[in-house]
Amino acid sequence: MPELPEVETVRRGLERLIVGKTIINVEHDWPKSFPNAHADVEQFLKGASVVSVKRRAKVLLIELSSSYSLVIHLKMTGQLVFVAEATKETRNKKHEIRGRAKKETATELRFGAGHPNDSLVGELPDRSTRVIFAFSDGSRLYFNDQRKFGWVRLLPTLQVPEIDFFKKVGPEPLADDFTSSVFIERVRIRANTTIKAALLDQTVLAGVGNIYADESLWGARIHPASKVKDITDRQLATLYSELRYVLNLSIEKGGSTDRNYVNAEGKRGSYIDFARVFRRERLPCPRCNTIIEKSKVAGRGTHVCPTCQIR
DNA sequence: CACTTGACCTGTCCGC
DNA sequence: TGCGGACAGGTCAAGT
Repeated sequence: MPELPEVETVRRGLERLIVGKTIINVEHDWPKSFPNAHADVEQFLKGASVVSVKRRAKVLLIELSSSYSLVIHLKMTGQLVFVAEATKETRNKKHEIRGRAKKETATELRFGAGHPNDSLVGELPDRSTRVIFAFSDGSRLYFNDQRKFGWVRLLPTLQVPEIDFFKKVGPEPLADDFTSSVFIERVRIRANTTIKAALLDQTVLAGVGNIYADESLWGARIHPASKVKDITDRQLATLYSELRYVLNLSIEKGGSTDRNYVNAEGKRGSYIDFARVFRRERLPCPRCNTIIEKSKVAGRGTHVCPTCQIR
């Protein structure tokens, strides 16, 4: 789920909440979520403190004092939620649940019982919790991921730029030097595909996903299924402005919560309330009142105003 | 090579 | 109420 604005929102929250804290322990239930958790964890994670929290594309980089970094991708359903400390009430409730002869899930066995009525941001850990980082002051950072697509890796900070994804990922669309002409040049790398596929291609540019592809294309009145080679430079220049507009607006609104996304404090973002086409199928286009249609482009659910957005 | 499609997972919703 | 199928914000590997 999380695209650039959501990951940036989490980054800003974590920067405020965990920089300077010391990690004293880590628990993880699903090997794929934290594939290289072994000897390095003992030596370079436990006892290390958080130096900075950065973002590149949709990836979070938590730099540690040990010269290692935690590299985290939330993929579709990942969350990073900081909890200052377990309340007395929480501990009692957990004890109560554990005390009963309640059927426990595998996660509950590993992490201790979660609350049975967890809402979007309920008591943690819950059954989607994959990794727990414990800090020396009693606070914790939970990596939750319902679909298990996301991952956390511990790497030497100097090796981070060498991972395959970073070697081929495109430029940051909100960087000062990402001009309209750079955008046009990048998008035209994929001349023979659809504009939506080009925007979603992380090697073309970084951080755009399904929401902001649809929203920016609506803003620029370009049909997502249009071939890049059939789109004029003038149209692409408009798309550039619209893309930067929706990304900045969404960061201002704390991102989009369509299903699972929450920020570092477990709170929803509100961009979806400002969306013009995304998830608005069968509703009127805010520009021309035509009913918005949903179809499939580039293998993804795609929202279009059939009047404003001509192929 | 350029581009498209499935797979990775769990959960939810919708129609029968 | 149950059950099968489609679908969900991302990225790879495998296919055409």
